[in-house]
Amino acid sequence: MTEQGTRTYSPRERMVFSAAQLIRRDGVGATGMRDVAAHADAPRGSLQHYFPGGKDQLVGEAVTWAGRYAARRVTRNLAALPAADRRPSRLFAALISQWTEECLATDFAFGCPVAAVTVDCADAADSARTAAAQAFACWREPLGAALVELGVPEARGASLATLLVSALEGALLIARAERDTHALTTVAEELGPLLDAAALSH
Amino acid sequence: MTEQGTRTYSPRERMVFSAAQLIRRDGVGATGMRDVAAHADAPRGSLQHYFPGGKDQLVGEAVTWAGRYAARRVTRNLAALPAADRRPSRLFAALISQWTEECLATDFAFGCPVAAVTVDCADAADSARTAAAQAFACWREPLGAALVELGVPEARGASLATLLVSALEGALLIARAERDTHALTTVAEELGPLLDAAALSH
DNA sequence: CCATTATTATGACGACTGTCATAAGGTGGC
DNA sequence: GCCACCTTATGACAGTCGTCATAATAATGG
Repeated sequence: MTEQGTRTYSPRERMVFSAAQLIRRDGVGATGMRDVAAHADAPRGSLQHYFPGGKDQLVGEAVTWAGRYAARRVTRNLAALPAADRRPSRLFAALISQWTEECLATDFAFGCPVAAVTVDCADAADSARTAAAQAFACWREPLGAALVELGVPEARGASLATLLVSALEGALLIARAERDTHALTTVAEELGPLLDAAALSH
Repeated sequence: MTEQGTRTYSPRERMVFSAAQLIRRDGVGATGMRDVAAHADAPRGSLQHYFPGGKDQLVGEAVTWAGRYAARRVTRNLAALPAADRRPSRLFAALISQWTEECLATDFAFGCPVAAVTVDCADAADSARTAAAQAFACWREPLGAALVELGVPEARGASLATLLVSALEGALLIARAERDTHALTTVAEELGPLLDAAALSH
């Protein structure tokens, strides 16, 4: 979630990006509009110009962006899967390991922005929460499709995708609290056989 | 998390209890000290008296209380398991269904306080986060023991407990965002066979 | 060159927040 | 009575928040 292409981003894009970064680190409530502008090197006056809907709109766009980012991550990891490892367990392990590395690299400072918005729903009565729901859906859908492509029967693709997102999200939470990645690796190891068994019974 | 015994609780206990309630509904940042006192029908002046450590201390005690509550819930569900259903899948299903009912009863307003504290770590540099870590441990430990008692080999008890807490926590997150309990039921259904299979290979 | 629009700058507003200082009740022991 | 102690009451402090009003500047198209 740190790498971005070489092209320059507009201040508006940078603010959405920065909002997602700050939200997943500090939570929604603790992330101020002024902080977002400063982190994005964007003028403070642009906030009310690009986001007339206020903080709700900014948070909503940030979480939507995060959902699309997570979806891209799934398809990218699927495409990068070695031909010898085209099993669902390998895909999940790759996803988990990517989050694990991120945890270690940032000293467990970063969580998932979608989770942060879901938990910190004090503001934005509905708009932010529905955006979080769509982000989860946007994340789960390509994951289910990837599982099916790896041999999981179509009927179980969506269910297993829900399970994987749940386990990943929960393990990320535990890992952050304990400052230890063992929950992430444990989840990957325990769920791997289940996934491959589901794929074998084509 | 709503039922409490008949005995009267001291203002201090009520404030810890109320803090946990408000935190899991609104998040840490959005829960004000004044709100806690009002919700607990406790005098505002008692806050600085009982919690000289300030908000950090109150949040820490609230999440510790929540962890112990979750642990109690595990042992209680294990004890209440019908003799015919002494399988790990049944225990997990019972836990999931309890959270599901809570979601529906509160219109998805309540999440898990431990998750809220973990995500909203802006305040309380370490004390709150370590309290959250201990709460997770306090929750996972009796769950692992219960799995072992239901036939899971001792070596896998802890791992499976970590998986179950992760999946439950993540599914709770998704359910809250989507205002739909399908993630919870899906997780229970998908994980049930895995658990019973692990128990059969005594 | 002008007019129109898009963007940025700046300061202020009211409403919160956690925390503290200070002092007042309340209760039981002597 | 009086003292000590636990508890509560109350107001104020400095800070931050999201939002808005207003104006200056930059860019754009005629």
